[in-house]
Amino acid sequence: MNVFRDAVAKLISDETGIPREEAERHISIPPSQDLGDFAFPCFSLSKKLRMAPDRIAVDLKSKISPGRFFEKVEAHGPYLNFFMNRAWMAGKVVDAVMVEGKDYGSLKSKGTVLVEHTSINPNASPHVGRARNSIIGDSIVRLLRFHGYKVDAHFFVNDIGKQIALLVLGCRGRKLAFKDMLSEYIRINSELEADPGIERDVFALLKKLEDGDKEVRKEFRQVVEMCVKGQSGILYELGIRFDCFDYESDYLFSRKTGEVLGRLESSGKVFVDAEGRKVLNLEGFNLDMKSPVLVLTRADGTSLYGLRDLAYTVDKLSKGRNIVVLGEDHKLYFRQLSAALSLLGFPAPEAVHYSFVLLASGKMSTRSGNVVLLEDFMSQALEKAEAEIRGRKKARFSKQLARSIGYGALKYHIIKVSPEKNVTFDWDHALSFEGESAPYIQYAHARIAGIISKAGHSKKGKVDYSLLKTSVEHELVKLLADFPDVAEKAALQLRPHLIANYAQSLADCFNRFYHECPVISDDHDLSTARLVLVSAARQVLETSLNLLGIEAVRKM
RNA sequence: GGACCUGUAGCCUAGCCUGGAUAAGGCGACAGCCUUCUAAGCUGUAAAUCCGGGGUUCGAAUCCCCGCAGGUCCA
Repeated sequence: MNVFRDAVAKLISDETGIPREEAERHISIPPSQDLGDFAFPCFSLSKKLRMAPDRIAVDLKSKISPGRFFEKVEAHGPYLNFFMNRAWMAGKVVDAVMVEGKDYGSLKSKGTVLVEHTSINPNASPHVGRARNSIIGDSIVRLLRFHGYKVDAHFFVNDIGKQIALLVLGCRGRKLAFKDMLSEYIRINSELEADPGIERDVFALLKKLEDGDKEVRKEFRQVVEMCVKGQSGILYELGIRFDCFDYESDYLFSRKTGEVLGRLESSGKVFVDAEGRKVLNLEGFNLDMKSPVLVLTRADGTSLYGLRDLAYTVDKLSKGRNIVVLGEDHKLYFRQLSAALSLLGFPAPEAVHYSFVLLASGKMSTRSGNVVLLEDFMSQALEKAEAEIRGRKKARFSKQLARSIGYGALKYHIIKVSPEKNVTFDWDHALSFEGESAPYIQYAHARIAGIISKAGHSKKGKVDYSLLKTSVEHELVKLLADFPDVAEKAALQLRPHLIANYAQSLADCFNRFYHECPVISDDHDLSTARLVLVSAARQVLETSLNLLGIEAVRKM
């Protein structure tokens, strides 16, 4: 809720008698600031009042007299345009940012949220498509923490599926490290393709595992641990951390899967299909599948992913609010899971789905080796960042600075587009440090930091906001005023790309300001006013970047 | 065959939920701006059948219906 918008809505509501919410809904932003800060289009009133919208606008204008918070109202065709009192607005907004600091825009909510993201199979080095999950998930974690929630980030480790069994089989009798896993994974999969007989060995191995064979369990754990360590190490380097790694096998061995299966069976919806598998009947859930079921076990009695995930999700849900980040390929599966959960008396978690990252050469697939590895993307980004930093005068190279910039660019590239959109990965775009990129935003932040440190920390005395007269200064104020709305919406809709877009426009606005308005000057009062304004902008840029998991650097 | 998502200048995207004034950015192209707070920047120019067709509405990129194309799923 934007207080300024709200004030305008109240005014219109008082004057016309339409409900405040309705007025609020209609209020728009004029295409150019010269036309005002807010507008009320009068079309909707024209039927009720039996008057042309232009006349209504003129009429309303004559009835409304300027007040403390706006300077003038103008009728512009069918629009009633409001011009805010710039000094008053600037004071309100900038003071709020300076007083609240890092918390400016936070809802200061209470509560606990469990976010599960990434949860990739523990097999090999992740590719950039998978990284989309991690980056979106991590940003959601940050966003919710910012708003005051206690958030636990969880990673569900699929340590018991067919793919991992295949990998265990491939690793047998050899000393392999994490870096060897990708080629091993590709090798064993192509071997399987050539000799489908291997599948029998895989299932036999899984059966042994589920029956509790100690040796086999140890064997699995060794491979899984190595992979989880390798994968989480890469994500850790990127600044993506988890609070919990939850192992599928724990749910199996603690008999929780058995418990859930039992509860489902007592609902009378479980039957044994023609292949001898236990299957959950999901008719009546509108699932748009040929046979609406969720397969729970194999014919040999071993569990399938759906059953283990169900046990896991029940466990998660008992801890409170749940969010899970999933690829678009899991959309239907997630609806199946939700249906099964409702049979168990649980609400579905909130799901965030994202589409795949494609390559010009086609789809990414670990199994076929057609991938861009996250690791490679990271090292390319670091290399480029290092080269850029070394070519500059102001910045001194450090590994940390290169990380901030390189990884920032990487994350921003992925998070800035809406999750439902497919993206085609290409190196030139991905490694761009100009335009719509993290370095662009970081650069704006660094410039402000430079100004602040050059000006010294003297922000003494009262600030005369009426000195901020230029159009771009007013724009900057309005953008800062928007931040709480953006941060709220991004959290409510679980859409971090809104923050990315916002940060870009704030940086953009600041850069225009920077070229137009010198902050440090002989005019002490103007200097002070501008200094507070840019300090507020710096704070909001930093907050925005942090919400995306990107560092706000002070020199670059 | 069915379901969901996407289609906006040469290229990448925002806007779509909540309809409103000349459709907003970035890359690329072209023309400019560094003895003044960081040129990873700024200013300007050219560039768009908002996938196509219907409909609803005073008004549609935005809502509804029918197509087309791409992605995903229907063990």
